Amino acid sequence: MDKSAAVGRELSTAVVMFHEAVGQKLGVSAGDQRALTLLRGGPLTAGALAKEIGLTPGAVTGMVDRLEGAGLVRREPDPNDRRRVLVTPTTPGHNAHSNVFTDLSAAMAAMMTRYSPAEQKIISDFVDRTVDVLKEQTAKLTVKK
Amino acid sequence: MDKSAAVGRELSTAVVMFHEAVGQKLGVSAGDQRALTLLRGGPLTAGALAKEIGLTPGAVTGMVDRLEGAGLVRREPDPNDRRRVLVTPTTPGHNAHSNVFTDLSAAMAAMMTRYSPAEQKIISDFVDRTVDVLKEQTAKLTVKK
DNA sequence: CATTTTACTTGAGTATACTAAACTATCGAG
DNA sequence: CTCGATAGTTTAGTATACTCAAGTAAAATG
Repeated sequence: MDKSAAVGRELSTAVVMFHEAVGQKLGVSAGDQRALTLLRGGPLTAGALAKEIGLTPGAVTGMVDRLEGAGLVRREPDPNDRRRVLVTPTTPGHNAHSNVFTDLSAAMAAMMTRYSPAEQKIISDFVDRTVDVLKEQTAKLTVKK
Repeated sequence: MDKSAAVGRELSTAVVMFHEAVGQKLGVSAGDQRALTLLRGGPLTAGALAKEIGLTPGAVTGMVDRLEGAGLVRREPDPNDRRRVLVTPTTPGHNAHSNVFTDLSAAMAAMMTRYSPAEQKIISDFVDRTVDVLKEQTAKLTVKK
């Protein structure tokens, strides 16, 4: 049965296309979006960001400049270490990037009302497992380089 | 309830990270991957590819050069019109890009065995609807520019 | 304190992928 | 068969985002 494979490809294509559209709309490159995604977990120092993304510190400075210029993040001093710069996403209310994803979330939530609580539980379980599989496969790719 | 939102973001992040890992592993840029994705539907002429991706013909020539160099596509003459070049993905057996997605599909299929046929039906339905939502949101973004 | 290390920025040089426009080959219409 | 239109390539110029190395400021070490 190859149906699940086809469906999976369709889903991943749709997700990637959505991200591309978001990036184009906001004038933010794919790489910059990756940084935004990481920052959704909370503020990071410029150095931590560099390590996560695999760029040199100099490149990160430029990237944060761009994101700051687009109003998507702020630079804030680290109160505990004045050498550091904390890169923090701007508040959701003023952050177009978050807003786009909020729209998506709303549409998804509306769609989910079609399902009974029991069905929603199955779906949620499935999504969790899918995320695990994707992370696993991603790890396999990055390690085996 | 914001659970579905968080779950959706996690899923989209996981998908995007996977694609990035694939690209890095194969030495193929995100844009080039988009072309590969389009070509999974079958061969396209260079011009059609240009229109789909929104690039100039010259840019597509370079892109196809790269993909051909990586062994992911072939240029073939169109028998009906010798001006045209059909860009065709190489056979799955020799196509590392497809293989990566095959691995993912296999893992997904294995994971799906956890669910009963009835549950699988619900999940499949959900994925279909999710794809629709994503396409809808993508369209909204690209139009409203 | 003086010295070394760490965090980030700056600036010069470079690689990549794009556009625009000229060029070649082929097709289709009159 | 000739002429304009179409498909793709080529070339020159450009924008972008990167690396590497030097520079500045602050913290940690001894």
